[in-house]
Amino acid sequence: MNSDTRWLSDHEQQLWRGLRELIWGFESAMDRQLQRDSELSGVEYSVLAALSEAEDATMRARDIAHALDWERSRLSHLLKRMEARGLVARTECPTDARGFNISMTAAGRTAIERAAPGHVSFVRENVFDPLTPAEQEALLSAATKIQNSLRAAGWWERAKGD
Amino acid sequence: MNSDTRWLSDHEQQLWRGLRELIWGFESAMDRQLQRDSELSGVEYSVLAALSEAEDATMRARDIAHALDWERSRLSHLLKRMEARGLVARTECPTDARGFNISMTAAGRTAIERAAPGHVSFVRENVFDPLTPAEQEALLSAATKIQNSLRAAGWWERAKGD
DNA sequence: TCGCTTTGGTTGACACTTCAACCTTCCGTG
DNA sequence: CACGGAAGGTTGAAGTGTCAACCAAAGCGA
Repeated sequence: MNSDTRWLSDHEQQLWRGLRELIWGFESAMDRQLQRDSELSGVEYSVLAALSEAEDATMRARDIAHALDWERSRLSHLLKRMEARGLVARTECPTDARGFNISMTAAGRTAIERAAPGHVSFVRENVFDPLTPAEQEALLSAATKIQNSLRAAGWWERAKGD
Repeated sequence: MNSDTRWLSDHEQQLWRGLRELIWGFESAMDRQLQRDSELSGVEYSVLAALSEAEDATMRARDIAHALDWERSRLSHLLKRMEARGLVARTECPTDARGFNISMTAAGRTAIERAAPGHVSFVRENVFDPLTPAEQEALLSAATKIQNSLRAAGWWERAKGD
């Protein structure tokens, strides 16, 4: 933080650049694929994917938010749009009058079932196929270590509100 | 794409999940750090960093856009805001009447010089320190291969309009 | 030089995320 | 029970990104 900052060497800059490009580019590439091959955005896909793994395709809103590590308001806005498009339905929660149960509609299931094959192929072709099993392990290991470091330093969690 | 999709195995899902979390979480962690330790957002930092490496701290707008791989309009909007905040200045381009030269102001330089040490420390502590040199190489190699695959499949470039 | 295409850049509408404020309900404690 | 805080969710405003339309200048071939 002070004047004796250890700047990055050329070689380190190269790694940093590669990683940054991947991080910035991968998500938008994925979004492009989804948007082209289906009528779902990446975030909508995430929500439907979470729902599809749940009992009865139904989840409490807060559990979705927690599973995706999202802010409550972000989810709330998105659910409103998705409800308007008929992808999910909202019912009151019998055990907690504050909460809501969000469930996937038939249209929602149709949409994700149509999107899933292309999405999975995208991931397989661009993450698994280009890497050997050993490289895959190395990638997972590195990603995990970086994430752990961020967690330990307190950078992973949001400031405070949610 | 068709019915014989090769779905992901449990183990593959684990890798995919880890990678996704890193991709989604890293950028926001970085933004949090910048926002906390400086008065710059991540994108503003990128622009100033690009400028600071240029001759005279001045670049054509299109060159910035190209260096960051951004859309023209995104850059245009951001520059308008940054100009309003006094971080950059805009002058007409002598050799091309359509273009503009964007240069970093004194305030812009102050801002990035204040932000840089913390940012570099963040990268060093969370990317380099947690990984052995071999792991760093493996990460770069994997990132490069994934990126190449995306490029080859045409997912890297934006649709058409820039 | 004329006309056509490309390039550089801006703009406005719309989509999405964040932030702070707010309301209601739940829960623990005195 | 009462009350004070925590949890679940919504809302509106502001910030940021995308998309398509647009304009002016540049480049280029006939």
